[in-house]
Amino acid sequence: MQKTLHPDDFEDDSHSVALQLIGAVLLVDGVGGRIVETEAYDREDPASHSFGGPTLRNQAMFGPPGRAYVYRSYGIHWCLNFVCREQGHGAGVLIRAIEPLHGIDVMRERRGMDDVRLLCAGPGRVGQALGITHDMNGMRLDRKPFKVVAREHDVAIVAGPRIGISKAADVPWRFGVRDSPFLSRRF
DNA sequence: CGAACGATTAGCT
DNA sequence: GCTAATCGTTCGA
Repeated sequence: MQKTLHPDDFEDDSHSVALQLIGAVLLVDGVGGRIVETEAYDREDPASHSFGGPTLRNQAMFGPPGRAYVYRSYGIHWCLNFVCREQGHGAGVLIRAIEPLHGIDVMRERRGMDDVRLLCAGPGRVGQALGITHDMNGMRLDRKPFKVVAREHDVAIVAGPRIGISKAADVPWRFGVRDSPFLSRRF
């Protein structure tokens, strides 16, 4: 029995949501797979875009939960977050890696490579493989083009420090499926 | 208005 | 392991 996640399912804090999302299936226009790596960000978190309050870029993080927050990374990549916690809080979960399951040929085309392990192993790669664009910023995750299906089976989850940040680099707010070959890095 | 800086990746050593 | 690529956001003058 599949359960499609609803905005109500994103009202918890970002750490709980990040944990819940491991093993969930994410599809964008039918293309995607199983989420194997996430990171939590929060308003009181110096490494978060929402630290310091709302700005033009991060406004989606301060909107209602269960929406997408899409931002441009290093002027090159589009990265996808799920907004969570109560409206106005500025919390979100970064989708860092996916195990490709559906539309693999489409992802290969978009990424310009064949190796399935590298199609979605990293936030920028996920954005490119799933065709994430800035106009998806703020869109509901329970409506087209998105589909998020809750985890159906237990998985072994590991936690560790987040990647690529300089502030609050010590807290273990990165989560992943233990020993998955599709992680952006091993834990 | 100018300048520094990324929640990254690919490619080369 | 190291670094260039590349540009929007943010912050200080």
